Amino acid sequence: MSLVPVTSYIYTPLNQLKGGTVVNVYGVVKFFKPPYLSKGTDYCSVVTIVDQTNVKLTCLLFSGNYESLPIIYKIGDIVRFHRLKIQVYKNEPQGINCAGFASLTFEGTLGAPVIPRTSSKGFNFTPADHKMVEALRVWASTHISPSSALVQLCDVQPMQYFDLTCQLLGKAEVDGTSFLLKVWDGTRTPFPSWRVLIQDQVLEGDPSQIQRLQNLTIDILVYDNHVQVAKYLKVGSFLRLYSLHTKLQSVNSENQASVLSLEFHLHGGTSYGRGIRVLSEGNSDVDQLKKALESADLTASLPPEAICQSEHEDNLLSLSSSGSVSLYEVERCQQLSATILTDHQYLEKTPICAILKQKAPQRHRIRAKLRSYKPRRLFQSVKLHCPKCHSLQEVPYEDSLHRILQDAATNIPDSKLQNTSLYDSKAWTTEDQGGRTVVIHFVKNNGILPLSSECLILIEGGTLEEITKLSSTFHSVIPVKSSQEDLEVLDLSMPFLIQEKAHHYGCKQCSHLKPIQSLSSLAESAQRSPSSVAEVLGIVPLQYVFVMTFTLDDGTGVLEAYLMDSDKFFQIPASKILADDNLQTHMDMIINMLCPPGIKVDTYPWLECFIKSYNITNGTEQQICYQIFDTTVAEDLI
DNA sequence: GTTTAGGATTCG
Repeated sequence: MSLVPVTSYIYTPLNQLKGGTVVNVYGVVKFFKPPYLSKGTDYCSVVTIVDQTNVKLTCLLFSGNYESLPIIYKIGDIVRFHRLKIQVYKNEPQGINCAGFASLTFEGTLGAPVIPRTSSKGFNFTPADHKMVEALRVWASTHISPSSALVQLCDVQPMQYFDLTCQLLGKAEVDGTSFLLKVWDGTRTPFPSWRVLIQDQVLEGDPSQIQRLQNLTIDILVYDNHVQVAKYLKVGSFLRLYSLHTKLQSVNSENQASVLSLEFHLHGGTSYGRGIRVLSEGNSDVDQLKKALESADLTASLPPEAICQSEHEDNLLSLSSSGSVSLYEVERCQQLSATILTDHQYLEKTPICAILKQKAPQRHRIRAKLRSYKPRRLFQSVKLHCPKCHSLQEVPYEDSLHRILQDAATNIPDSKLQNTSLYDSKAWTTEDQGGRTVVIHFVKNNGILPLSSECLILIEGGTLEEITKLSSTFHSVIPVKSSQEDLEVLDLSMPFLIQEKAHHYGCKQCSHLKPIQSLSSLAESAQRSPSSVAEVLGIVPLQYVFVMTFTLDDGTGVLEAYLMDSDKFFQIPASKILADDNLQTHMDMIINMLCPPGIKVDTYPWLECFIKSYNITNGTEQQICYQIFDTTVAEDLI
């Protein structure tokens, strides 16, 4: 007598689905919402699967019976759906369960035992099914991003969404819209958990156990639709909480010191699969959890000690001595920063909330997100800075340059100042512009005129257009006017030197102008260097800088820090950007990367910054300000 | 017998 399969099931690849059919499919879970009570009469679970055809299918599964929905624990699990109806929604195939729907779920890990999870009684499972599961595991291992490794409490950081596998130690009703869960996973958070205030008598669970494990226990508040689920959870059960949200808070304790604590929220709704699921025994993640609970470092249950940043900056590090991983160690291994420090890498990071409580001057290393920046327009952020008197001024508009040159053109060029040992001169008189005279003086090297591309010229009576044009032919242009004894540079509201498109300005306050003949003391090579020209002419050159205010947020607090940078931070010279469209585009790309428009702050990249604090006095008010320095945009981002 | 939801973080 031989056994013959009762039915032979045909499985339709996900790229061959047709609306209006009922099919059997296999797939790897790419997304899922654990079963939750819908607004109708049933439980609902949304499951998106993908197979070797790389085609996705989102399935809507409803059932009045919670157990009959697929028992999916995590992304990467493999499912088999029987009798799934295919319909078309928004021009895409969509799966929905129909009469007779049944499912099997398997772990997606390569090499794990192939044991189906299901509530179906007499399900059919053949060697062909076994092969199917293994084939999908192999395919998924190279085509699906590996199901995020188990995040333990010692790994969590502020401002994070993650799935937590844990054991329930206690629960308590807080109010109508929120419910408290006390859980542990055997590891210790890098910051102490917040403690949610409840009335003692409403806490369900073993008080002595909760007391004994208090430093390994976290408080989670679940809201709205999750309250009902939480109410019926059994203390001692193993849970997975999906899309749990962390927030680091600074709270003032009785002695006014700032205390950091980590909050855990399971917000209302089911977005991103937010929800709670009880894990069954025999699940490999439960086995792993049990091991962690057994080997938990109970000696880490030291007397409750809050971490006081304002008093002991080093206290954060004391956590690592307890055997759990410090926040810093965790972060170091996590995503790279969009900026890097050019020095001081040895310095430990300080949370912003702690920095805000400290006196100035200080230096700190922070890791934060660029919530916003000012000014929003690039050209508004470029300023001229005097390294001597530290004054900042606006870059003059072209209009004002026109006006200065127009004024200067009314000055009659003195023919006595033409053709000297320093330069050869050539004069023109315009016919149609009221007899304006333009004189160009070609500066010689050792009595010889250099090639035009290497030649410094002086110009009298030129317009901005003419100067701009000449600057593309000649190496450098100095606008001048005739004076009593010698030629002299114009008002320092005008660039003292123009090289191609670069305008070099001098500080009006710090410069003590010298006659143009002083250029004769310049060596040939120094003749074309702006700093050398400035020096012999008694000019203190101004530096182009980006001046911006960054609003930095690390989840513990928000800090406004100035950036004043010539070329180090963005690795773009502020001196060239106003005249270079490509650099402007590049700059926009960098700033949009650091502070991406249209997405949530949580998804912004991290910025590792070095900041210094300093005091400023405004009348009688003293204020602490912060400035970014020794920080640069990471090489691979530029 | 029909509806639920139709992935796309809260704002406590």
